[in-house]
Amino acid sequence: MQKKAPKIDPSLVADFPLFLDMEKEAIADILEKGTAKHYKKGDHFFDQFEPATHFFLMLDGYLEVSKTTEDGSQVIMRHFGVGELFGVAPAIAQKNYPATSRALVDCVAILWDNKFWDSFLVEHPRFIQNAYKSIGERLAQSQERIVEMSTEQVERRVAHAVMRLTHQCGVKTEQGILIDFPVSRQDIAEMTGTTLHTVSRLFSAWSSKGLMQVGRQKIEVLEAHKLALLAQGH
Amino acid sequence: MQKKAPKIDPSLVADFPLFLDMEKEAIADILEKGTAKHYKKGDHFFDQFEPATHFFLMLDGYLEVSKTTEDGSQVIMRHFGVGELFGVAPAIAQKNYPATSRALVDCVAILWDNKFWDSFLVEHPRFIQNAYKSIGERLAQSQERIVEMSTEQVERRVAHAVMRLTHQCGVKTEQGILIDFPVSRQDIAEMTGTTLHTVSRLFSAWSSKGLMQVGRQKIEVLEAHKLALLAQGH
DNA sequence: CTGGTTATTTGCGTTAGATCAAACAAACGA
DNA sequence: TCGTTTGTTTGATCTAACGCAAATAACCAG
Repeated sequence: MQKKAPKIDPSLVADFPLFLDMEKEAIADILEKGTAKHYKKGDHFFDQFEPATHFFLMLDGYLEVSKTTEDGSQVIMRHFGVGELFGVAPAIAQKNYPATSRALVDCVAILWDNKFWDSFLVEHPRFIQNAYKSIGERLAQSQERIVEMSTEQVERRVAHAVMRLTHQCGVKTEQGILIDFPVSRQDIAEMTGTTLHTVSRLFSAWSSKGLMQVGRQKIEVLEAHKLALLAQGH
Repeated sequence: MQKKAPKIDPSLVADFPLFLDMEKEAIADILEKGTAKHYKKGDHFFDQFEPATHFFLMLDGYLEVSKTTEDGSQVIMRHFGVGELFGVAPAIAQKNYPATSRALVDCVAILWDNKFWDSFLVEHPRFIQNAYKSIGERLAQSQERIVEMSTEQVERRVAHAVMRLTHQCGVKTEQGILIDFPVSRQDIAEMTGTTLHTVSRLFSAWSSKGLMQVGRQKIEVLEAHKLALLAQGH
């Protein structure tokens, strides 16, 4: 399922916001204490309710974090890409992982035993500070999403979700911006609290307006600014 | 609008989870660096978008934190009561307050200049650790609410909201549990992403079933158990 | 006490979006 | 290559909940 990857060169990660304003030696020390691993597409980094033992940094690839309810419906909480810290249970004193995280493509991640959180707090406070900054942004984004779910109707929510995907996980092509991993209509539905049918209808409408180009598990945004207008409710 | 309150006795706050496992002297030191203030019902502790200058601890009373959208709709994010830290922008490296907080009754709160966050980090790491634990719980609750908004229909969401209020802000009476501050149907609507009309209809139905007793800006839950079943979808 | 303001209730028509159903299309494995 | 699986589209209902409207009820200020 996973195999050890070679030692990570600090210079490869030094420009991550997570390592902002840190010395190369400090970065090297942090990296040495973690373990780099490969994950195949579909592998789980961790599962909901499982005791939290490690925290992770994505070096290559994309993952989704999702929660499953008692009655079996899934909600995709967010996506993570290169340079992002995830599974940070110790940062917020959580004993168990609150969600499941799954590799969307083949990935490389570095993981640390939880105990290093507290030791980094002392030895590399700047690292912890940078980490909390990104955790804070996530909290703010969660609250934004609550507002969105409470006040906006489906079309705007879906437009927002697609826009977020293009920003976080998009790659430029000749024609527009392509989401860098397979996304189904069902996935979009689970990100926005609607059904795959409604998403499909919206995508059909949008692509016939030339706003985007869709395929099987493929989304390519052609006119991002028009999508942004939709997301703002026009 | 606000006036200084007398010095706070450490023993009054020593049993707050925030001060768990801390020495009396340490608590006294922290308290000394803050300023206690009275807030009248309706006063704002801080406003959305305003530069964040202080963080707060509620000593007496209740407040609500809400966000307003561009098109003017309000969403109540959460309520805080005695012993809870709020407005913790520096903890998560936020320059501005992401929401507005308003006193629901006359309150007493202690506030600290942001700069003390970093100094407490060094001088009283246990305090900061306790604080992050509660921030982590809030993040988890936010995510739970996203799941709720994505998958549950209105009746369950409203039942959940009322239950949360009884747990966080309820006082026992002879007949049941009373929410300890004025709550309108509109408020419940803003907590659940629905309209005051729908809330009113639900409350009518529930109180005619003897589940609760409602009045003008008053909610008293009589059969919490049955409400919990509704919240779980029965 | 009285008039005005604010909160609540309830009925009724409308609709966004879910649900149900069926056909279609792309990928995949044997 | 063909059959199966998985994802997508689109049409046809159906309904939860909204929006509107109007009546009532509680509170407040002068």
